[in-house]
Amino acid sequence: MREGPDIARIASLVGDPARANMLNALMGGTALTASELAHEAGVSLPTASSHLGKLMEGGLLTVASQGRHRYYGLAGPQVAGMIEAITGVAEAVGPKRVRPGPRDGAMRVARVCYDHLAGEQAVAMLDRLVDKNVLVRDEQEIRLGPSAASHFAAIGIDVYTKPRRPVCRACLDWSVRRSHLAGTLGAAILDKILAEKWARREKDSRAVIFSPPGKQAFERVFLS
Amino acid sequence: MREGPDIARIASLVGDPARANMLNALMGGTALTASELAHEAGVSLPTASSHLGKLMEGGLLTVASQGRHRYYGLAGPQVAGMIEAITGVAEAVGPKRVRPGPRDGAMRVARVCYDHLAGEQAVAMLDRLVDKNVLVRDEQEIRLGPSAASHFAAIGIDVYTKPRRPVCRACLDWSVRRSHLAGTLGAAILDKILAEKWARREKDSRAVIFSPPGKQAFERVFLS
DNA sequence: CGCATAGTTCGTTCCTCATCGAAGCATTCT
DNA sequence: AGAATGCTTCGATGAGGAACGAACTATGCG
Repeated sequence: MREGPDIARIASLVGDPARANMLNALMGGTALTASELAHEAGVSLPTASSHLGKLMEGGLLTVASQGRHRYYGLAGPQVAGMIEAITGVAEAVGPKRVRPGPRDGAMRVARVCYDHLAGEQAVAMLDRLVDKNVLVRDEQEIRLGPSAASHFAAIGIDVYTKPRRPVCRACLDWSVRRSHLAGTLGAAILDKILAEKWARREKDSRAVIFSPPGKQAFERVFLS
Repeated sequence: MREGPDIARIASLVGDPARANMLNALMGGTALTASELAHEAGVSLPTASSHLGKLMEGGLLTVASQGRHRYYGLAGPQVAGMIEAITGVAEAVGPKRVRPGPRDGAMRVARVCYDHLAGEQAVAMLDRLVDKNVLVRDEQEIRLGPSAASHFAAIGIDVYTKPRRPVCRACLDWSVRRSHLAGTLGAAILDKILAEKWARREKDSRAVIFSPPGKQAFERVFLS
């Protein structure tokens, strides 16, 4: 009967399948319109609107009106982290290993996790960066190694303009069950991958598809 | 309409107030009986039993039968981490700053967070350990400093018998909004505090109450 | 100005699920 | 053995809330 913060309220917001699908879709990091989210969740527009209202009221979402469109996005990294934590538990307890369909396959290889890269490619990249001593891993944590600044500067990423978020953070990959790189550095790397057109976002999915030359370039820079 | 792991299923388990209260109570780290959890959640025994069945089926709880008692506990650190993540969001979005009652006050000072110490005391302790360079903090992450082994050996804690869990982890404190020390080291320190009888667990609460001499001893060892 | 598109609000229907009392097992105490 | 305690199962009740169609508001296009 004790009362801390109202955890049930937040959890029940995520606990509805339609809302969970919406939040999952927004884990892609890009804001989406109400119609897109309705389609994503498989419900009618009015229903979606109602759900979005509740998520807004619960503080999990932000909205930006542009003309007649309303773009909904996750309220912040803390919310994204919560979703990831829940996803991790769901993955761990639910051995629902049923169908690793084609789209699922692409998701396993590389996908967007809020603002950084996840999947096998991302895990391999982190492993390699640790091997090369560019990053240093202490158990579950990651920090910059001595050569980090020069290494990332060479590919146009500045690791020393530090905003409020940590530069590197470990994020547990739900498909590989090992850590990949999150934080501002992880976000910067994903930005570069997309900016260089090494890979493109799969439409309506978190999957990230590398082009053959893009994959080569990525491997040369991060996996060599 | 995409399908990853069934996040809604897990979230909806936490999304019921009665179940949320039970999980919250179990964040104290000690296993509780069905009756205790029923009282904790403010529901009848049959209702509690039903909830416990669902939490078990969802894989969030483990149970140990001892005679006619059944002790329920959290299924593991991953589940505890998820609860903390949800609590963090709930705390952040819910400015329900209403009544910091007496018990709440004690909770802010020191409480148990699954298996380690949280609250103002815990945050102060981590700060001091970082100041003394016993631990090193990189942004949100924590690792052992050079003097860590000898420092903790002197007070009877071995940091080098490493189990599967990380030795030190940062855990965001929902009351202070800054990190405290989790991981096996955090757990070992809480064990010592209770073993030395510097503090006792408040009955039916996560609060940890230091005795006056215990507080002195704690401050001498960890805050000096 | 109309017409089309994007979203929200309203009212209704329907179903899930939380709840409790009573009864049923299991274990321990005397 | 009988009684008491701890917990689960069963059945009935009731409320919250998810869903959609229809109507309403707002923005953009011709």
